[in-house]
Amino acid sequence: MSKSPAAIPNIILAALPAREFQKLRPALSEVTLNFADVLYEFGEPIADVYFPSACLVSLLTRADGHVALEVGMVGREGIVGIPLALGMQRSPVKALVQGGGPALRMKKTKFLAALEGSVGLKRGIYAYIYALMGQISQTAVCNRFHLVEARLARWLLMTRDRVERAEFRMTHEFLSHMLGVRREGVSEAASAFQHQHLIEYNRGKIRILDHRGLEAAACSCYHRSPVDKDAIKPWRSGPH
Amino acid sequence: MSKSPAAIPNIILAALPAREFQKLRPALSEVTLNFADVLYEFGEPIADVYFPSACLVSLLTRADGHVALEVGMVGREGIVGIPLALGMQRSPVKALVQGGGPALRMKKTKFLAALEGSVGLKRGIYAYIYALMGQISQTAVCNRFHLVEARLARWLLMTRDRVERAEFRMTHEFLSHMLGVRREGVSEAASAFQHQHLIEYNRGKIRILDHRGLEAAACSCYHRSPVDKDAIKPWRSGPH
DNA sequence: GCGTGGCGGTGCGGTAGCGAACATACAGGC
DNA sequence: GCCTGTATGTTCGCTACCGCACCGCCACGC
Repeated sequence: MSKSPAAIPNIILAALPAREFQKLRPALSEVTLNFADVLYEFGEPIADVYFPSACLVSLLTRADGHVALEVGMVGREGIVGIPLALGMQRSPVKALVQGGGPALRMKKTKFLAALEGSVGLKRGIYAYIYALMGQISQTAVCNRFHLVEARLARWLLMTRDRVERAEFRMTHEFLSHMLGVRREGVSEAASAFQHQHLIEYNRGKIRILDHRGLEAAACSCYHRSPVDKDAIKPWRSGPH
Repeated sequence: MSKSPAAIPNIILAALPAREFQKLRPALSEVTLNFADVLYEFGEPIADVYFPSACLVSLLTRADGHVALEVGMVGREGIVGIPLALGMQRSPVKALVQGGGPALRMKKTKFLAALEGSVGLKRGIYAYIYALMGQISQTAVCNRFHLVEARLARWLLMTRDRVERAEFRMTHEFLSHMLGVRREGVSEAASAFQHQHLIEYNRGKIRILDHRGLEAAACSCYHRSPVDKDAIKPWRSGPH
């Protein structure tokens, strides 16, 4: 299951100068994250950070009376364990693996040392924190204003972009918690998409059939939370 | 209008060791932020950062078809201009002054230099970024699940805590943009509160009469976005 | 004093999503 | 083959909120 060391699908790591990456390499271990793994619980200490390669981790906030609400999504464009980079020990959110796949793991102490020793890593991670704050804000807007159908389409597309597969495990029930709506609402929206041949699903498996069609059904928020790191440049280097 | 230099109502600055603060002092200028000032526009470069003393700055995200949506609120517990501390040049959000009052301003270049020269400042700001991410997430949950009345109560209380006054300028119209609802919805909720003698208002001025009563009307989110910096300790040092 | 614009009160029909209840159907263990 | 648990389909009344329209009222400028 392990990728060749030469291929570094995680964007933050791939952006490092070769020499800096070589210094980090011994501290990284290749692991496979499995569907439904909980990397951190609400308010619990963070033992390791993860650089996803081709998997998806959801960041969830607690909401009384509800199971949870997804506020962010981390794939190969990011890192899980941001609080450590901000000098904090505990995760304010629950980190749940939604799409299994390979990731690189680093122990907390080694990560803190690596941050001090690698300017490139620090820059990459801070830039990602910036992007993630934007993503969380965008998700807040989306959850407030957009219809369930549009949000579902956005979620499916964002997931696909991060796991880099068109099919993934996901029940309507679970999705309803991510989107903060009822299970029935998800079923109705998903059913509509299936009739339009945009997706197909069955007992906990969903497959995207028509990527373009889904994009048309999604709200504009989708285009504002890209995986591609270059896409955040408009905020950095110009109003395009 | 300017406070005595000895009193540093901004919590991040007040937490600095005296020697570190003295080093920063020359780079800080005392300013008064006025109601409706726009500190940063969406995606625009950041020229200065601000340490609010007793004023309130709203962080707004764009939402097509709507004026804006508030995702965060900065008072004396924080700093406006976080992207600079993350190595980014532009603000992803609009920063709007909701409550006028004193603040300390620092030029971008001096701030970047200060960050390098003051470990305490860096720690304080990163801890604040952590807290702000929590606040944004909490606001996302709140906007999704809670009724307009509860959200209005929360907003009023959070504002009061930050401007440290019971009365402030604010029209229903403006509030509706902050909360992401219609103006009429705000009017109805505010009217209900006025009948209960929790607040009183008139033509763009709102005064809180019964703080406790408002707390009872607010959702639990209020207690999860405190001004008091110590309050974020549960995430840092233990599950209480 | 008079107009004008900003602020807030109120009522209307319409609807997305809620909560609950119930039906169907497939999968996997035994 | 049967049983049980999990996943999904469907319906129903309800309500918070929307979008719209219109009103009265006060403050301020001329």
